[in-house]
Amino acid sequence: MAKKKTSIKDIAKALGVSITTVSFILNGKAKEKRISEEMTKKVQDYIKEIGYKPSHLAQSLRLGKSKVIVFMVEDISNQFFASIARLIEEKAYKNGYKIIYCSTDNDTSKAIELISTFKMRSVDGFIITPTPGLEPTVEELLDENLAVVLFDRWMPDVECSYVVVENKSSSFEATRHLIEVGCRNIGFITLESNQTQMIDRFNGFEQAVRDAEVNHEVFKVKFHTIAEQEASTKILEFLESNPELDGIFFATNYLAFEGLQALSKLHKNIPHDIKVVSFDDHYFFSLYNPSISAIEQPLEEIADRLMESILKQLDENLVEKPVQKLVLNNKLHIRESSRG
Amino acid sequence: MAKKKTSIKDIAKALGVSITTVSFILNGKAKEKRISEEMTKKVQDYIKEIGYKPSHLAQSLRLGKSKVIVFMVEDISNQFFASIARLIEEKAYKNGYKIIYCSTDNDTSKAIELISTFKMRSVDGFIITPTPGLEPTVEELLDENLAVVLFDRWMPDVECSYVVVENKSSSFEATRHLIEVGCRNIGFITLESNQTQMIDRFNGFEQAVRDAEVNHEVFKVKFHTIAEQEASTKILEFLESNPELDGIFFATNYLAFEGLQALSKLHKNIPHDIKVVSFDDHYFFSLYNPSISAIEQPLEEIADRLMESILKQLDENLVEKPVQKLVLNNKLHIRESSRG
DNA sequence: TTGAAAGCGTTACCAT
DNA sequence: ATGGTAACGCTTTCAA
Repeated sequence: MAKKKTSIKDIAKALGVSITTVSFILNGKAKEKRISEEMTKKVQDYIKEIGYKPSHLAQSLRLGKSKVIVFMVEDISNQFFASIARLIEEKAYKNGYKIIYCSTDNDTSKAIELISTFKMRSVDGFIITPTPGLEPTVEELLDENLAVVLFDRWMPDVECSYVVVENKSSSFEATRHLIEVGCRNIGFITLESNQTQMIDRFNGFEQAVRDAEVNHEVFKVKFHTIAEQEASTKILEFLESNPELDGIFFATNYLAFEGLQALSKLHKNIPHDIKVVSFDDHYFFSLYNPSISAIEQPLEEIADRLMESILKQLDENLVEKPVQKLVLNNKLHIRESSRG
Repeated sequence: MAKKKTSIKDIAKALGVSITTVSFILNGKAKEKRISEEMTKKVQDYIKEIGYKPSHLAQSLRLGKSKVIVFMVEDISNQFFASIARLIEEKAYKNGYKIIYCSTDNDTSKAIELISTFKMRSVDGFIITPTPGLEPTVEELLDENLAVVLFDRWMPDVECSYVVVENKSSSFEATRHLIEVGCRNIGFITLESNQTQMIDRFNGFEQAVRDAEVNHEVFKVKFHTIAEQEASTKILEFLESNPELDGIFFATNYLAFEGLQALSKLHKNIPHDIKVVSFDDHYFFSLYNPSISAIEQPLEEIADRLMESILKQLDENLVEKPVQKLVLNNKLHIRESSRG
């Protein structure tokens, strides 16, 4: 039925005033432009009466900014990313921004394509978990003066804002913990990845085992979604063929889920036979029996800083876009799975 | 540096042709408009050379459609919604649509406000898990000829497309299952909610216990996020004060998580002391020890049908927007938690 | 204190 | 076969 999109023009006509006047009032510039009280009131009342909403599209076109931020992650269904999504949504909407999400599956060509299609939508900013090799594309974004902030991992060679966590020292701490509770043959299960977050987690682990001169075994699986069974099988095989392991450090929580399943199949008793710690805490780790020790990333703070950084870059008053590089601290939760 | 936003006008000027010509070629109407091969090629080459991308904003303004679909759910960080998000994203992007998400927290005024701000962005469609009392707002959307499809729950009084699951019969089946494995005092833990999905789940449960003349106890907790501790405490109290229960049916998976924690605190042995089934399967249910029986919703099919319905409504060739009402089947997974 | 008009980047009708 | 131009809905400068 109602196909009528009332525009500012209709309002002007209906009230017998000019478009300009309406626009000024709409934008709260009535005072500034010294428009009479009665005029202001008349227009405002009418606007409220017919429930007029200005077209954001037209505004965007005119002003060159769309008030849209892209949230580009590895996989939006991953609990970590979904949680961040929820938190940044809150702050974005509060500041008049909307969020478009997309998942890259850590596939660079997909990421490049996505970014390209977003550019033609004139989005204002990007929050990105970069895929390997995305450097040139991010630099391009920066050159075009768009707001961008990376998270979870960063790019050593690109001068771009980021919010990451202390991967290395947390890994070190967790590994030390395993050693302290008596582990002497520690396995590290991680992803085949050259990205900063994984490298750092590995380095932290390695330094701890090296320092303590403890045996260790590293196992890398290909990037995969939790739905794919292949990785689970591989982990099972690894665990099976390394029966001497008395401690395991999982580099991500879904690797831990897969590993726990494998350990259960092998009838390993946690923590008696083998102790377990995982990177990236999860609701289920406290629920699991035994509860699983894990390194918790400060989700809320990550989200806060991410939006803070983006909003600061989007702030028109600031001439120079500030490059903020933040490394946040994690918290190791020691639970039953690694009790001595 | 590069602040130049090349427009169609620049291209026309650079090539010494008219804007119209460029536009036609851009839109693949070269043939139709009988533009010469060489002209077409010249323009296309130039476009490729400078890497020109048309402004989607301007196109949207002109064409009155933004190619954006809103995905409005209760909480995007909830695994169920996050998974659907991932699946619809795939299909949306493939069809040239982007997805903006937002969470309502099941708060109607928040939902109304969100919808209102989206309207001024001229989004094309809405995929919504409606909050209670959202009927008038949804009807308004429909009146304005926007594409909308509800999911997870629906509105009996509104003639709107939806994709939901068979809540009642699945609940019935799961409850029957508990009875068959010997439960005679069954608890039903659900949310205080008048929405269709919860009502149906309750009805299925009730019919099963009534039919079999089995004792039962219903407990309702307020809507909450999993982070809030209050509900957990309440569930613990309920379980504690009803020691005779030998079976529990949780109406959602996060209620089950909270309940499992409570049962663990009470040192109840599952399935020996009490058997457990939950609505809405979760990766963690198979991982838990004992594994938890659960009703799995067909996520992929839900997502497929949702997009199918939206895209059909968005199809310009179809004059009448078809109203599709779909009820999909679930699958009960019987696991250790309810073995006889 | 208010209004006219240019312009944001497109599309598509109507000319030529 | 190609080009001119109005219109989409808005903001903002300049003029009155």
